[in-house]
Amino acid sequence: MDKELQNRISSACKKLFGKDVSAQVFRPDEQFGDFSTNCALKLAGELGSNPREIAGQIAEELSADENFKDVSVAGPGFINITLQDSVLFTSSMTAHKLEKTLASRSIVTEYSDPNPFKVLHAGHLYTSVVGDSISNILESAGAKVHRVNYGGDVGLHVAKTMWAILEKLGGEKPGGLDGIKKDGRADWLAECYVSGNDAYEDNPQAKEEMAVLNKKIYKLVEKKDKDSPLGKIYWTTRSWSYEYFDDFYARIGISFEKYYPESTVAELGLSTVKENTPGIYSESDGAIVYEGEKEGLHTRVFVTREGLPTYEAKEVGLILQKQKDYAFDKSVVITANEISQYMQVVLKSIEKFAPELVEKTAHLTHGLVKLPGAQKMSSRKGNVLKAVDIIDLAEESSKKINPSTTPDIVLGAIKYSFLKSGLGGDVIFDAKESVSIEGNSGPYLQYALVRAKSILQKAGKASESSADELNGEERSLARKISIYPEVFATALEELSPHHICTYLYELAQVFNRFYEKNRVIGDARSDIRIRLVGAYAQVLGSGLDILGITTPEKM
RNA sequence: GCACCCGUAGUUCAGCUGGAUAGAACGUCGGCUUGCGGAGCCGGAGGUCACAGGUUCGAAUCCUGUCGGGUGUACCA
Repeated sequence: MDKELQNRISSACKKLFGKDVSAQVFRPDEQFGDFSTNCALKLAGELGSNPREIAGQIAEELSADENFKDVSVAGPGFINITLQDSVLFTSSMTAHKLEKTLASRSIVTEYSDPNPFKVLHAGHLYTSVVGDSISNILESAGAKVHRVNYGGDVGLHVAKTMWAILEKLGGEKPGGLDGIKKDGRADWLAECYVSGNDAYEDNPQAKEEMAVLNKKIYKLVEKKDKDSPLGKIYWTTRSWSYEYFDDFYARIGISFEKYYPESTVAELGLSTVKENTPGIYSESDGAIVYEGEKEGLHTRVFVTREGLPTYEAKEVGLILQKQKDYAFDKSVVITANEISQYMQVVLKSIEKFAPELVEKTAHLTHGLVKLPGAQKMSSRKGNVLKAVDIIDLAEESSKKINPSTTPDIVLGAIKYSFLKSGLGGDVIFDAKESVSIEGNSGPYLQYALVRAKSILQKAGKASESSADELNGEERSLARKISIYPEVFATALEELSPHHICTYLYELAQVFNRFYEKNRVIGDARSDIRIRLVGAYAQVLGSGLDILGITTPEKM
């Protein structure tokens, strides 16, 4: 509706003043009307005349439109437009049907990215939730979304862990793995990583052994060696990691189409970089680097002196592999902030031989998850805030309020608290606040939906009568519902679920004001009101779906 | 040092492609109350939008500088 209006206003300006003006149409405070435009202010600047006078002429031209109840000039020269109640009511009835602006487009989203052999920490939970919601947004716009997950199954961290595993097994003795029970495997690997890392830092001999081991692991992965003792240990423990990931994702209700273990893209990355050396990449000190410093970026190593691909080269391989697999129109990658400048170097280098891929790639970054008043954590020291810690904390807090708490409610609380702020900065996870049933929380919105559905069930079916006039609260509700497609469009453009959170909460507030004063069942206006409640429930349900929040039948 | 991100009520955050009196939530103070699901509604107090300049009819929003915080800065990811 906003686009139509924009054209309508532009043509009015053209007709009256013969100028093409970029009329900005926006949603003003409700007291001013349904839409506002500053086109008169823009025109006044160009024409050098009084903005209010120009606004008056445009307003008169617009007021001939039968869809408008009122068109008036306000303030320095804004034109405020109020729609007919019937128009507003009609548009609110279809607000939940989102336009498929990305129909048939192929989009790859990559997020979560945990490393096998390491523990899932709070940040993985956070990016999983955010990535899932962004994927849902794209899907709701009609795109074919491929959700993928990337992680380091080879690399120094694996060598550190493997070194410690070998210590514990007393050498390359795969039989020792049988003694580790299924539900303790993930923790056992995490412990190995920590002790391996300690040895790496404190013990020069261990460090050398790990360098050797690192190369051995690359080789055994390349050859898919599953039979040698070391190969058995590697593939067995690696599969433990992936099982652990799968279990966790299932628990939080998200899923991926594919894992890209680093080893599967390392070769492609390595060969691509080598093919372009010299040229795009260059040799320096025995390593292959990209000289980003010449372009205001950092110079980064892509292939080490040992001939192994670093994160950067693997990332090159990953982007190419995604294109091969999915022929994507757009690729969205979501990672922590610290990756941001590395990625810039990677993309800058790819720009030199495949600029179209870089153009289609969006890299979104986010901050750290922290508890209120918590100090800094480090995965290397093992004192991380784990993903399960967040779930446990939320569950514990939720049970204090409601002993019959369900996983839906706990997850709804966590997801909403992660999604309600924009991406970028650090996130403070306040368990108590997240599960609160009052205020801007997931459970509040879940309850709002359960309640609306319950009202509808009790009310029965409403006849299809239209509404010529609405009272104050009915109108406010219809107005708020009808804005949903515009909010969705913003969330899609910016890939920001938090716009939907803010909107849904405001919507629920508007509904509660309406419901406080207007009887729905058994009133003379019940047909209209039931339909409004229905439209409200559909929009609320649609929004929560996009956030990845499921709602229980009863609360 | 250089690069990138950030600084808005006591707290956690919206608002930032310039627009009308800077909004919520939590906390705090007061009011509604046998309700169609009150997990609600109404109201009060609480702000030098880090600071200083600049651009503009108009700046929390754009530009420059300063201060403060975070991250990165060659063979980890």
